[in-house]
Amino acid sequence: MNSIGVASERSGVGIEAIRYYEREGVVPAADRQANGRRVYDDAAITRLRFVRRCRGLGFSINQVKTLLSLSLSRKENCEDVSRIGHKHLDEVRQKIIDLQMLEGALVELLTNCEGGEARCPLLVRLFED
Amino acid sequence: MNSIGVASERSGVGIEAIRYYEREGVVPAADRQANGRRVYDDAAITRLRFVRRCRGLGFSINQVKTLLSLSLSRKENCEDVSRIGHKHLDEVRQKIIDLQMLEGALVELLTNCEGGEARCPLLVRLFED
DNA sequence: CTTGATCCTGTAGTAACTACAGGATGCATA
DNA sequence: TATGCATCCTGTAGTTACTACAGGATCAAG
Repeated sequence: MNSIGVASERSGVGIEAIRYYEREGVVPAADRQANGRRVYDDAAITRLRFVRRCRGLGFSINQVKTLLSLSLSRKENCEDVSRIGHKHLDEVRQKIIDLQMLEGALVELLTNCEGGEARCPLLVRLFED
Repeated sequence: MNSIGVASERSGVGIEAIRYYEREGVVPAADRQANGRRVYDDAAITRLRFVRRCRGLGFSINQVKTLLSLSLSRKENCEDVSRIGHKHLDEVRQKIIDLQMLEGALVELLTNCEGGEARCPLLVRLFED
């Protein structure tokens, strides 16, 4: 079992952010030792890492909550899971497309740049109509 | 030339966010008509769209500023552009990897779910050590 | 038994918007 | 030409998602 400091280090989520996620119900409240200190097992740390990754990919806290709840749903609300899951899948795929365009543009920029060319492709051109 | 309302609609950036980006120097101040109203050309709208996409991909306002400035740099600071560009390229590629993992997990979740299986793969397992 | 690191709660500050309020201006329509 | 409704302006206040203390308890090494 890990202290909040170790959980922070291993998940990449700041200590204060971990406590914030607990307050906001993004993750379940951590168990406490007799002295009142929080303890985290590997699953809890993985969950924190999941939250961090999702936030870094531009999902809101509410979306992360939804994603976390998706796999906890039971058979009964499978239709809901399907509908919500597909919506998020669409969004994930659009983000991948956007990132791949950005990747391509950055590669071109760096190739030109390192080839000694003064003219750089404008990144903003990326998202023309 | 477009009004701020049209620019908002075409870029997907809210009117108040557009004015906020101007105040913060994320985008250059828009030209004004004689009556004081802002006007936006296609390039300005594309730039706003670029900001929105990047923000949606989890980049901070400062990172977006940096990305916008990358292609405006001159030959002299090509080394800087290269260094900064590579750092961002790494981050873009990591985000793509994360999103592809999330995509795969969502597809699996939905396949099981729609196949009538009660057991759903845990999305949080995604980011185990 | 001290001392420095780590934890606790609680509050205040910051980043990036978002939502008014109050007033001017534009533009279609009677 | 009048009117009325949409859109714009500036400015301030509120929200989300943290981040940074303050002040105090607790742990663990020496």
